[in-house]
Amino acid sequence: MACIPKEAVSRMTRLIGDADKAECKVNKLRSITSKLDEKEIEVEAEIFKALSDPCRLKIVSLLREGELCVCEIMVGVDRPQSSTSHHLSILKDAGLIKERKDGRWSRYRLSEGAVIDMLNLVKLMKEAKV
Amino acid sequence: MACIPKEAVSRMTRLIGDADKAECKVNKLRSITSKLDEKEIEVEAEIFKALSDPCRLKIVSLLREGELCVCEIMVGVDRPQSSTSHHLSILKDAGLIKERKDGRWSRYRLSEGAVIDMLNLVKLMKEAKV
DNA sequence: CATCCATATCCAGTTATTTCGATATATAAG
DNA sequence: CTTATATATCGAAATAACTGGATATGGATG
Repeated sequence: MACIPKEAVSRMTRLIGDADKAECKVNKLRSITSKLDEKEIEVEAEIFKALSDPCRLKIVSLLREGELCVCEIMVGVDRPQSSTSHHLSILKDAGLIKERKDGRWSRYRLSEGAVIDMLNLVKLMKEAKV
Repeated sequence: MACIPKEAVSRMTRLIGDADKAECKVNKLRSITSKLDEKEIEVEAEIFKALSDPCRLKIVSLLREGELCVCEIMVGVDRPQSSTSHHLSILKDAGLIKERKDGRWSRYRLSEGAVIDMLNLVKLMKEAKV
């Protein structure tokens, strides 16, 4: 336990008024998060993190036009080579783009799976339907 | 210019073979990113960043069940109060959740706009359709 | 095999993020 | 108005991420 759950549970009892109902709610809340697959969540977080940088979002926009090699992407995002390469590797590690070696050139394209992954992630939020 | 574009452009000329075609491609690539709204991209990046943390993804899962107050979320994610509160403020700043003050309690829920925003962001990737 | 070149990787400096205890704020209740 | 309580904010330490120059790698070319 990372927090002091006793403290939080007593707050919940005050909030709800009834100790039994509070206990029940505690169990319910914990069952929600304990059912989540920790590994899965980390993969999802990694995908979102890959998209959490302006430069990388620009790269994704560029790749919507089709396959491009690093020197072309450098021009598009106006960044030095090492920086561009670094961002590409983050997108690749997250599975959002694919690399194809072509002689001394590396050509990158959006990965087909990326779209599906993103839609799956967002489906969760859509179902929440506030 | 952040990079040395002359270097990248000469690489592109070698890649493409024809100097005029390379020049044309440079212009095309630059027009793609220059058409992007810098502010808009930062907002998108902020939304993705808000979702790039396992604890915050758990909070989103919890809130799919409906409105919860901080002490309940603490229990759900098993984190101390200050940490939970901090993550909630990041999600709130990104517009993904809404806060409602209720006496000394703060109740949080998923924001309706969040789903739409996420779908818009993902639409871009979907259109890429590799 | 020597050289050139495109890209990846390394490294160091800087900045941002996470974490959690301590404190501040604000509401409620006595 | 004093106390208790729920949450936000602060502060400082630890960790992670970004940046860009320098170097390594590996393919191409002569």
